[in-house]
Amino acid sequence: MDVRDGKLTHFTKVGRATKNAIFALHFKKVNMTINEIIQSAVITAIQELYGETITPEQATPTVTRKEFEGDFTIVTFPFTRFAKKKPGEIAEELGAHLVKNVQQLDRFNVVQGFLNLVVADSFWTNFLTEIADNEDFGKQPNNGQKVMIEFCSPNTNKPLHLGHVRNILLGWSCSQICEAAGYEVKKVQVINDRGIAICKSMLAWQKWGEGKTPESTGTKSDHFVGDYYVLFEQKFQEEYKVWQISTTGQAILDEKRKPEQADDQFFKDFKNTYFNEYSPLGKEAREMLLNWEAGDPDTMVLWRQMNQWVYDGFGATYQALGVSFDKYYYESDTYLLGKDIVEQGLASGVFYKKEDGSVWADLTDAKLDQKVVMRSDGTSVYITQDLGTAQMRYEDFGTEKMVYVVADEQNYHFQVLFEILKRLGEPYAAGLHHLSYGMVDLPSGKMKSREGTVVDADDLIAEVIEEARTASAERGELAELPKETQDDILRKIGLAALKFHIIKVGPQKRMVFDPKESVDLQGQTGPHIQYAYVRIKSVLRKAGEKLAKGNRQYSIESIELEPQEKELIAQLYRFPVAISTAANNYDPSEIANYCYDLAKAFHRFFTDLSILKAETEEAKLLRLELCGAVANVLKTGMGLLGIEMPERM
RNA sequence: GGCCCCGUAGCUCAGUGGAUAGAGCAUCUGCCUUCUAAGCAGAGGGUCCCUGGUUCGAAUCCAGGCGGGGUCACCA
Repeated sequence: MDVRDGKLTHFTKVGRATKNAIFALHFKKVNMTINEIIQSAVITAIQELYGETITPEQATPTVTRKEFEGDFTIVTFPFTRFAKKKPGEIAEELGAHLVKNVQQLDRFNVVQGFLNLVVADSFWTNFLTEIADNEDFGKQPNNGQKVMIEFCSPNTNKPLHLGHVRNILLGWSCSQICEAAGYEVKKVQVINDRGIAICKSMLAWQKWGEGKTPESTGTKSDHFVGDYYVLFEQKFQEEYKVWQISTTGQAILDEKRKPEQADDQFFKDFKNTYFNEYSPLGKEAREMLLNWEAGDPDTMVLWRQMNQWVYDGFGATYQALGVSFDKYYYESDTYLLGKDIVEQGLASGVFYKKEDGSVWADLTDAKLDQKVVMRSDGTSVYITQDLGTAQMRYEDFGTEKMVYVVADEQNYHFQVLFEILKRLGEPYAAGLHHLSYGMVDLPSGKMKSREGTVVDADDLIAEVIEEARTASAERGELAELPKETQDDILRKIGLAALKFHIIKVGPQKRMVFDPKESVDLQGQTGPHIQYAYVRIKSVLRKAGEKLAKGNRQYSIESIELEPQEKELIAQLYRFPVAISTAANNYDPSEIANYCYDLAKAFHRFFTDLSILKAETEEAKLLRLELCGAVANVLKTGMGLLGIEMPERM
């Protein structure tokens, strides 16, 4: 029997003979979860007891709160309507019926209208033996569907920062989660490698670079390019300041300043206009863009060189973060796409043309606005390109689902994009999803590149690893290991701290990133979870391989579980559900919270009960098997978040 | 102003129709001659933004406010 799909098969194992014939009536399949077994039994029981047919939803068991005895709880208040009895009475009758008819249920108790059901220990131990040696427990088999996930998608004029890190971690863990849920995943990004921004870096390097290179200056190559972008901004600001006090500048000020506007505020607002209409540097940059669009050979050489430096630098950061992509889409290739879609849309009446030649989509009946999809001069806008790339990607991969990991400032854009694709009748339109996430703030406020308050990705990674090094040195646990092994462990710990700190927050929420907290190693953190794994590995090493694997001598039917053991097993049982939920909602924080809960349950178990010196040999074997299963799930679960587990720490 | 997102302990966050709302950090108290104390146990700390509504039952759903953020370009 294959348990990889997360549905368990205890029927066949423990024998489904006499008591539960009712299941055969309602469910043909044998691999139901305990939740489903209880659910169907409740439906049957209510039918038999009160002659009422209830929905599966009304019969859904919830996890019993820990202050009461029991594993699952049925709320009987909704049944009073037809049962004509008090909730407590219904619970008693229902409980008796369920325990009589469901073999996996051992006993029940009633508190108010809450029916608490106790699942037999043998159910849990059976489950444990089924999954103990399955390192892939929780992962589901291929479901034949494909999903494409777009994430990161940087500009090529400056290095990656904290905002990209959140995006990358979300996108990467979503990819891993979808894969675990049975999808074939294609990870892609679209790189904004063209436009005025990269021209600024190019121009600055050409004018003031003196032929320097990343190699000659010993600078990481994407930072090298970013430095010239900053240099351009500096030179431009100097030029602008001089202009502001010039005769021309003052004349413009007098002419255009609104009465309520202060002088410096006016010049701040006027900056873009100055760049486009007055600035000599701006003129040069725009000329460079025109040269690029014309395919001027010298400009192309420079452009390729600058971008290559950036890609080399990005590559190093991706590697440090442990992420990779299946395909890169470059805007220099795609920025002209979408015109054929516009033609199609015009023909089918989804779009209409205004007198000036511009093409529009009227989405007002979908509570969206009118949206231009082609300028009057026939050139594409941002959304035209997205229309084109969506189609291109579908042709490339045939993915039923496409997920865009993009910050929430673009919510409206994606609403419009998806609505248009729907109206165009694209076959993949129903599978489009914008994984929108909140911006990352610092305790000091918003990140602003112009004010130099941006947290650089490479700096951040280096910092968390250094912090792990300091903390480790105090503990001294790693001192005797080879330096290479130590470095590997410290890298895993530091990155776990950083990644978990970001992923544990639900995507939708704007988050405050405190660098001090991101390097915390205690409490609700990545290293806390790694530590549970390390403790297990240490015990298993001491127990020896023979005891750790196979060789289970204990009798499943007779063993009595301690509460800490049962809690751990029940937690393991929820893992497949956590993966499905995370995949369906595109929400990695679901997995992060699951892993933390499991690690917490393990630490409690580890503190309260002795493994190697258990009271009986049977208990020892069961606990070792439990340890192994917890280690597998922690490793798989954290792996879904892109977090590696060390063997020692 | 229209639309969208967020509002839960001092701070960072879980919880989205069920029982007395939970973790971590910070503060305080215990627990290492016993499997790694990056751990465990306990204490204090709450107007779940406000007001109304639906429901046997609301932090959760609905309406209206308040506060914060985003967005409303022939920019990307």
